Amino acid sequence: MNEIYLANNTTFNCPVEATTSLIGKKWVPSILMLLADKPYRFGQLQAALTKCSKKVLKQQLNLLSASDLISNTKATVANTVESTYQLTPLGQSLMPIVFAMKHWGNQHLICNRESA
Amino acid sequence: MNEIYLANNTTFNCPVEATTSLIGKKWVPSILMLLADKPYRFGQLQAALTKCSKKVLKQQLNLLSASDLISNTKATVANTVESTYQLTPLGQSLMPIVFAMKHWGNQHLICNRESA
DNA sequence: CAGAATCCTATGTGATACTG
DNA sequence: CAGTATCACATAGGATTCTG
Repeated sequence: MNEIYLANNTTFNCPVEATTSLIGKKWVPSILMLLADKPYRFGQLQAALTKCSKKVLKQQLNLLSASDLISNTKATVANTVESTYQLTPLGQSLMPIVFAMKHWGNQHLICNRESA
Repeated sequence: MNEIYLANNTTFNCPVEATTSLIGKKWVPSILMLLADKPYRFGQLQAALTKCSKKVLKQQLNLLSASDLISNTKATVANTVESTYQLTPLGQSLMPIVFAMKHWGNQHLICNRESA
């Protein structure tokens, strides 16, 4: 049987489990959704994900980078650092699945409290 | 903006996050894979998932039941209980995504230590 | 602006033993 | 056979503070 080793040195027997270990992180879907549209700077991501702390945001960006789903370029402009994140081709290859999950969630999981 | 309320009384703003909260549990993908093939009894699931404790197995089966992804029927045969689990239509509607995740994981995440 | 370091809490997961 | 109960542990996530 094949084992799957991820960049973060975790091991899985089940490919679905390995995939969810990436997508399953709390803010990763939202991050991917944003980056699917266009590259974002760190601060822009933070602004978009107001309830996500810098630590966790950076943590999950690191995971995505280590897994080669996103790439990161830094530049120094006017004495400040600009850190830009964007999807890699591998990250883009995952987006159809993320969108399928979004669609399924919207179709099947929404229940409005008023109508309940 | 829509909020998503799951059967386990958790709330999400992001449908992908809500979906992964179901698929993302450690043994859920494996359970779904098994049930996609045919109904299983509790003991059969346990035998197939040797490294999953009864407690966690039951816990995740409960989550799937509460979310209406699987159904459970019990029967008493020869003084013992037979508890059978099977996919609901809703659970089946999720399988294409699970298989897509499996496929993506196999395509992109496998790295064999020998070749590394 | 981006990020690293520290501390704290909630949750998920697991081992074991017990019950109807 | 199919659970439940209890204890213990690892990890994820968050709040706050500090740095180049």
